[in-house]
Amino acid sequence: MEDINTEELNTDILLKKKGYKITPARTAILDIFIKNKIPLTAYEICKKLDKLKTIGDINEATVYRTLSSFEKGGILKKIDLRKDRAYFELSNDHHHHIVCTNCGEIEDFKESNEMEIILSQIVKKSSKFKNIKEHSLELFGICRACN
Amino acid sequence: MEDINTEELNTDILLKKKGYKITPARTAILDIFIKNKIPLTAYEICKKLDKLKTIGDINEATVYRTLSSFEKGGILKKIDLRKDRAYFELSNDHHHHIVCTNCGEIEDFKESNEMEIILSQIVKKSSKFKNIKEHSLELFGICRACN
DNA sequence: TTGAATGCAAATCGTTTGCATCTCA
DNA sequence: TGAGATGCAAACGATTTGCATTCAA
Repeated sequence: MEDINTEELNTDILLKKKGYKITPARTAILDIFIKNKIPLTAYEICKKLDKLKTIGDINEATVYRTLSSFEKGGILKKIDLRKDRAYFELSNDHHHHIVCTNCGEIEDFKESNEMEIILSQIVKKSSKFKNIKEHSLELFGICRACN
Repeated sequence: MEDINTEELNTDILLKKKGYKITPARTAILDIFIKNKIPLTAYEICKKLDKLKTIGDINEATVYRTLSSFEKGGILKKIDLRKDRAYFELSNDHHHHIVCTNCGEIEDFKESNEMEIILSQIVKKSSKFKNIKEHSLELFGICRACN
């Protein structure tokens, strides 16, 4: 999968690069992810789209379709934060999350280099897999503010 | 949380120990988890219950309520395997999973000891959390059989 | 021009809930 | 006996889908 550098690319160039038709919905949704560096749900995207005066209403179904299409195209990553909805974030910056099970606060963290070694050891011991493509790693606890 | 040794305990003793009323539904559901050492969905539990001649029909709502109650009581753990349903397994044996994104095959693995060190380093760097309670770690790839 | 993208409304599906009834302790 | 457990059906809520219309290329 090609590298995505969302810092330098604008939305339309990125979309074109990935082979997407450029539409107002796609541009706006991608833009939201680039500007908000936090995991977002379909619902949150909808709310943010509603507030944008620069764009007409975008249907919820379109948001879902776009998120899923972006995920398939490798632009977004779906993550499970043990909440009732699916969260998405840009897939360019590999990191994981610590989630407060009380208030929902989310903090990012970078994986240490040893993690790669640990994962490769796990796979080496596996009988059914000879390699892996992805992994989830999310931490859960009560944040300082809630404690 | 108290240790659960499902190898030595029978279902009713375990239930009593945890303060649950002993009912046919609870006994049967817990028994299924003890006998099937794999993650199971509510739907799969229902199917297995249907096949049991030793017990009358148990309603789907009861299964959901029981799973959620067992989770709250620390008997079961809910896990996310990036499928459309929630999976549950006994919480006594700490391990994680490698999931084939093609056929759904699941392999367990034990976490290495270094993982604990890595996690504590992550928390040490955190500004919002001073400790964590749980973490998810699931690996995803294509298994040998699908490759 | 044309296949893909969108809007709208209805459908889907896992899960939850209200309420009457039953059952374990 | 009484609080908690269950069955049943309806509700719920996130997500998906069919279809007619619109639009980017």
